[in-house]
Amino acid sequence: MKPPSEKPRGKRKDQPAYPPLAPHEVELTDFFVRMGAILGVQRSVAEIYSLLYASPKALDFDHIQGRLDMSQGSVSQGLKFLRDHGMILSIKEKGTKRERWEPTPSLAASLVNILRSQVLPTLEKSKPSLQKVLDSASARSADPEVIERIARLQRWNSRAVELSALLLPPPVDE
Amino acid sequence: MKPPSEKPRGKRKDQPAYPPLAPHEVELTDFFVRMGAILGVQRSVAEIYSLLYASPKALDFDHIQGRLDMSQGSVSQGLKFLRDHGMILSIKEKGTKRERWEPTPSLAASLVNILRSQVLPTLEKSKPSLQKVLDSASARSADPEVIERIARLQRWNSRAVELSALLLPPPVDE
DNA sequence: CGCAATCTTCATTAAAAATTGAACTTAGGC
DNA sequence: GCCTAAGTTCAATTTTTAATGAAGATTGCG
Repeated sequence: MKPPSEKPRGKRKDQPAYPPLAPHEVELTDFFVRMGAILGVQRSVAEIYSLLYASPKALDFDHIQGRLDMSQGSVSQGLKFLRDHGMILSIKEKGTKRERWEPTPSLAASLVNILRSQVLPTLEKSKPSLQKVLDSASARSADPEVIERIARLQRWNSRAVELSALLLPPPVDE
Repeated sequence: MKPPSEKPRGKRKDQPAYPPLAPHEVELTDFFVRMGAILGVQRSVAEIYSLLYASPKALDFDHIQGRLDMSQGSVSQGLKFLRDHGMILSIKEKGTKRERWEPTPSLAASLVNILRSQVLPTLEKSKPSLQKVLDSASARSADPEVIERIARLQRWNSRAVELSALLLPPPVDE
């Protein structure tokens, strides 16, 4: 009964009306959202990436905000995440203040960046903890089977760190 | 100032008092919780697994509940998850009603099980969606670059499904 | 069978995570 | 150098996810 009077998110003045997502765009967004969930990437970030991915030309801040009907804060944070992980590039035409964004050519490289930032720190942080646990177990003369389990865990962790560092070399920029 | 009067979780009658986790147990739990977070496994599940992992003998329901000071519901659901993913085994001594639990020997196999159950379904579900998006793009004569991007996504997805199915073959049990 | 003891289910509650929006900072044009 | 458009930050709010616990189902033993 109520007319679908959507309340648009806080816009800047003089902003054009942006159309809502078309069905095929929604479907692609769902895909990116699902994949993002596996990687621990939040919905709004996946939505922004999807929009840029399906767009033939680079889009600016207001365009993204308008089409996704999303707050300024979320757009800003989302673009920051995507930038920080090398997933989007800024197209800066001279004579214009606004930045415009497009996905980086290599999605594979982008995924690697996300994995590195999420997984590697965790693995590395675990190294000293496991060492401590193992030392403590030895000191207490814990059950040999338990000691062996923890030692195995530690070897695993070390190898995972090495392997990840190999597979996910840090970027050379900066 | 307040005395540390812990309220123990709803226990069964006649339950012994279980001691809280020792520092080394807490440290190991933190490790499993962090690793679990990467894989999307909830805290309570990681806690239970950690406790079993560091225990020289199999533990029963009440023991787990008592030492972790956790609700019956969480213990039940946690054990279900661990069982369903082949991460723990039941030691059933005859002449006793209670089941007792210990970790399965292969943590590697357990991890594979988790990955299969979390990642593969998502990849598979995406196949038809991507096909639809691609068809739609072709039908609309969308920008060639965009069509190429989506086609690439689809090839990726297909290969990921094949690869995962290969690396993560379904278990033969049941 | 029947009756506990043991475990499961699921609606409710609590905790954690993501999003919003308004105040604030920064950067360019004039 | 000011002024304004553009973007950022973060406390407050909303949404999502996990944990609780009481009622219900199951199981095995007498």
